[in-house]
Amino acid sequence: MQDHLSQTFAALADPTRRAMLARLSQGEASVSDIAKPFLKEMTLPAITKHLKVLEKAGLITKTREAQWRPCRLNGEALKTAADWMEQYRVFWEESLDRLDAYLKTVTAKKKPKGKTHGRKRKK
Amino acid sequence: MQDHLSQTFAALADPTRRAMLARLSQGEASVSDIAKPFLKEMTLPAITKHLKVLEKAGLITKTREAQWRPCRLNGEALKTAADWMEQYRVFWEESLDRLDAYLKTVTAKKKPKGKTHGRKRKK
DNA sequence: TTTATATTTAACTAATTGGTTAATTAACCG
DNA sequence: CGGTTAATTAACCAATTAGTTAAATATAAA
Repeated sequence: MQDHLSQTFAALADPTRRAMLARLSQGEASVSDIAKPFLKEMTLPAITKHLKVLEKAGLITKTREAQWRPCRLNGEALKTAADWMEQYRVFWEESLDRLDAYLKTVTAKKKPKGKTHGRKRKK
Repeated sequence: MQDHLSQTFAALADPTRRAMLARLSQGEASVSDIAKPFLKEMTLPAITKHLKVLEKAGLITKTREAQWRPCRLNGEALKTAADWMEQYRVFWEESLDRLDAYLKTVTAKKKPKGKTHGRKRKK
């Protein structure tokens, strides 16, 4: 995986991993704590791998406590992703203006669909 | 790809596709318009595929205009992802509190690292 | 030292992804 | 019609991903 942002989004593109983050948002948990809800669906090595993906993306940190590996959520990494999204906020908040504009073009053109209406020539 | 949110994050986990969204944030563009900056790095069919990924994730919509396929950004899909992130905002905004708490535990335990300190037994 | 618990690593596999080239479809233009 | 531009589809391939089972490592406890 090339850049950091791609790595973060890729890590988030899996429901198991998002559920793990949700669990960690309630507080620190060991690998087996985190694993418990998923052990009907997958084995422990699969869990380890998911956690590794989250760790490499910087979304969690793993420490050592005897034979346990307590994991914690790391908000910072999520912030980078959130910051990227922020630039598009206007595109989902403008919905009313956009709908308005759209309706205007529709009623204006009426779009008969089989006609030549010579738009957008070459450049 | 299972759920919608995973599909959206997966679509965002690629710098080419994010660049395409950036381009579309400046306004509608045809496939070849969008392709232009990438044609040194990849071929047109690759572009088509990337656009298909974005389209399936609902991030863009493609229409028909003569032999062109104008694409537009669809803010809605980004909103679902942004809404998901929103629940974690507290984890990157609390940084000061968290640092404070962390420093407190560090100074309290002093952590000599070779010692038995019998924490976290079974349950 | 043996045993038990927690977690990881290794080796393998099936499915998906991101790209390619070559051929095909769609729509316009002279 | 025949040619040109725009875009997609098909067939293929290499790399990555998400899972598996079996073996290994780390730490504590008896």
